[in-house]
Amino acid sequence: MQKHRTLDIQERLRRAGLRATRQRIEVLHALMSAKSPLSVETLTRSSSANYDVATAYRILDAFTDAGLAKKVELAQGRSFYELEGDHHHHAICTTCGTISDIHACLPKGLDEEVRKAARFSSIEEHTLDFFGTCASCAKKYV
Amino acid sequence: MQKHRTLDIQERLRRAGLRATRQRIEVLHALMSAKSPLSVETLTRSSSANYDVATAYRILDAFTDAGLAKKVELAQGRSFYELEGDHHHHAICTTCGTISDIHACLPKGLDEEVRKAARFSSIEEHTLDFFGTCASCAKKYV
DNA sequence: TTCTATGCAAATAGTTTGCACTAAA
DNA sequence: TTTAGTGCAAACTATTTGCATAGAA
Repeated sequence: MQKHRTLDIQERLRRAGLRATRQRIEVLHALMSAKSPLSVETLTRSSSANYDVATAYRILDAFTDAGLAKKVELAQGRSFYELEGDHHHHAICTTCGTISDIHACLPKGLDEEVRKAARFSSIEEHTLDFFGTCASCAKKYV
Repeated sequence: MQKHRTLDIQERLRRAGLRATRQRIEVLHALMSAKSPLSVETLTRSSSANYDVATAYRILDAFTDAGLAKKVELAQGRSFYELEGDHHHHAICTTCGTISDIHACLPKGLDEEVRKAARFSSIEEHTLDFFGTCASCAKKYV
């Protein structure tokens, strides 16, 4: 269960220039253990989590500024967060809401093509999300 | 200014199975005239618009159900809407928030590739958004 | 005339903020 | 000891809902 050692996490926080508080360690541990983006609700409602929602938002903001985490905009009116660093995309089941990480790639050069088309000075990143029905929902509702 | 005739809009509403009220005509006209997704705020604050926000939300919901419009999730805590029908993507300036429609395409077959990777039963759609700095913002902040 | 859509106000839900207190460094 | 982080409660903002009335068909 304890996939990531607390000492490593503390180290990671300090290297990011952040104080290693119990709450931050919990949040970072949760993000590191997650296989897909986590909502603030999921984060704070977890049995092991023991901190205020306001704290969660402040921590996630700090993580985002420090380049540790990243906000994912998928469902309206609810923010999800994931670790920063490993570029990937998402597949969202429109029935149950499950999000899966996808490691498919966009063709090189598309960013540049878009930059020209939009007359942008630069393109820093892109998001690519797929919406459909996951296997288990397809089984349930035939 | 009056790019789309009211009669045509009424007709379009009725064909979608919706009553043609003044408010719906206004909303549909605005969406048809827009070159990029509109926020509810933009829609209701427009000088010509004259209807309640609650009405705007109900209309946009009805339009979405009827397949006339589509909600776009780009910025957290604020919904944008655009006409349904013409598949495209967006380039968002992270400085000024301007959204441009982009008609670049994803390689065929990517949906299917992703469907397999995610073990989904089907992929109905995808969103692809690019974030960067638009030309005019790049000029301003050198 | 009938039934749906709208306006207004009140209710929600997610997120943010002020402030006194706790804890990391 | 100093300074930043946290909890709690109150404040906000976007969105939704209830209900009486207006208006489309």
